[in-house]
Amino acid sequence: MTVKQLRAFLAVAQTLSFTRACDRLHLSQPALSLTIKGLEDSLGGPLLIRSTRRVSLTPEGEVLVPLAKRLLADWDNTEERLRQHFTLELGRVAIAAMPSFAGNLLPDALMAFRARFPRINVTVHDVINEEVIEMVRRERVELGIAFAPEATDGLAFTPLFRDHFVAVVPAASALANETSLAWSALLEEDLIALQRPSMVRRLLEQELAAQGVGLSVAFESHQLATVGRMVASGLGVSAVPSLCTPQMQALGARCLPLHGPVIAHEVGLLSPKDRKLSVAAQALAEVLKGTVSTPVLCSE
Amino acid sequence: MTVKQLRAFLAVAQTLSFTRACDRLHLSQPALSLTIKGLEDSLGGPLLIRSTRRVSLTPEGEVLVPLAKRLLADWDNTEERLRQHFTLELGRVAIAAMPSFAGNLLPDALMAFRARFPRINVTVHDVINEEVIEMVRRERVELGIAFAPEATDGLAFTPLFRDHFVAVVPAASALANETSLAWSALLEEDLIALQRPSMVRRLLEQELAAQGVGLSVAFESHQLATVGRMVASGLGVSAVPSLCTPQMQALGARCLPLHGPVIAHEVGLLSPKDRKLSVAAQALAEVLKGTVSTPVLCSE
DNA sequence: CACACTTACGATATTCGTAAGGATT
DNA sequence: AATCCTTACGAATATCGTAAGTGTG
Repeated sequence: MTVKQLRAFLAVAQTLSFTRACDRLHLSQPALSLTIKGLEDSLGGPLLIRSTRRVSLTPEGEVLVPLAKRLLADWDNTEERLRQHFTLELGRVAIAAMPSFAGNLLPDALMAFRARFPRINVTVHDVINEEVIEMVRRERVELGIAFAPEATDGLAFTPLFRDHFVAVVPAASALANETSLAWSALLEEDLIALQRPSMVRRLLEQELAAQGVGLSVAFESHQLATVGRMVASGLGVSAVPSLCTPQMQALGARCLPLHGPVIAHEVGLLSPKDRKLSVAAQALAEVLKGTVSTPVLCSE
Repeated sequence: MTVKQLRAFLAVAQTLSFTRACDRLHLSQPALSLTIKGLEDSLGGPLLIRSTRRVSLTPEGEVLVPLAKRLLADWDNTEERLRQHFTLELGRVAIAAMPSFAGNLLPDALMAFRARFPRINVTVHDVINEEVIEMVRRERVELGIAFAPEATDGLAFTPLFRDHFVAVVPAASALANETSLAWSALLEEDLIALQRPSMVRRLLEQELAAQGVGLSVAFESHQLATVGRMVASGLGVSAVPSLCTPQMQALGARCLPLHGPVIAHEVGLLSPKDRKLSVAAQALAEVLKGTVSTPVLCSE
């Protein structure tokens, strides 16, 4: 039994005429006749009664009609859905992004993506940097957005931009009036930092240690938002990746470029190296590359 | 998208190898390769990733796998079910039979039918003779069992046997000792008959009137069983089609052959003339012809 | 006799399998 | 070097459309 045969049968059953069914099927009468015969042979008995003048259904044919309808509807529906996955009319992407990115640059990118592909569902996992890498590696998500990982075994990393640490100071502070700040000046203040498991914290410590500078942290939190509020309320200062600037300023803190040692890291897209991305994920990656191309509003 | 293509895809997706899928599909590698390519072209994108050493699925391929499974399962299931309708492994027949037949000869016939075709559902409509004809004409049932109808417009009648009226007398009566009875002797007793809408009553009156004999009915009922009980309890005698003999005797009455005017009518199968019977109905008709061939246990 | 489906048949397309090619482990 | 998929090509098969045939109203 083939799709063509079933479609032919249904056309005849619905029009009760080979001739009329031919128009619908774009087929000649003899071809249709043979097609129906083939179906009947494959099923083991007659489905239609041809009385030269009128076509009618055998009881078995009557049984088949509703079954054939359902089967073909399912068939066409599935075919169409699959096709939509390739034409980006429909789909689903799961991504993971580190909180600093998910909370600052990602929303605009998703807005742009949704404008172009309104029926593609995007699931965002807002998890810490290490877990982003882990989720990509385990193929829980198709794409990850994180700092460049040290070990790239089985992972492909595409840089989006180079992120610099910026100073975060209270708006009311005297420092807020400067146009830029030296690391040495910043570190004289009470420092508020993210807690240990954080990648941002690790990068900060590593880089400063390499410069021979020790960190003395006055306050800690594991949430970026909390750090921002702490700074805003005058508790101290902080240093965060520049991509957090919008969030920090929204919380009432001021961000300033830092000079002295340049502490910067690549932020980019992670994907499994061997695995192919879905069309939808590819499109999302493209949109991310586009919207995130020059996001840094603090100078070097 | 064709059935063959989908089957091929699923085989590759499940074995993750073209070579192994070939065995299952009884197809050469190149042919399979082309088939998959055809499917991918028709859907608009790649479903499988061939890395010469290992085959894996694209995300779109992953989406298709469960859909394809369902689609093919439905497909095969439908095909098998339809085929079973032709091989009599599965099916449904609706028939209508007049009460005298439904209650006496039909059960044994259905027993024989069920023994041969255990999975064919038979729906019996136990209705009066006229309604049997009506149900066949309106195609509410595929087969009817009734007396030969006068108007056979659009109906095909196949005789099963010729039924004679037999006398029904109380077992306790003196008549019960006779081996046969004359109509004239029977009609001297109080007569119990079916009520007017009944075909049995009509046949009786018509035939006797043709012989110049008038009927004087003492008691009436519209149920054969009641007539039987009335006779059994000594209220009077009756005359019923011979096919009711088993029922009458079960109710405690005695049946005797009648001589004098022979009152007989054809009992047979009714079916729509133009309409084709289902394979199941044909089989049932055959079984009925077989089991009912010589049912008359009262002589002529 | 006209309409509607079937059968016959030659032409065209598809599909298949064998053989050769290419890439990866 | 061996394995596995793809491409190439000739052969077999299937399908199609035109033309002729058949039966019914």
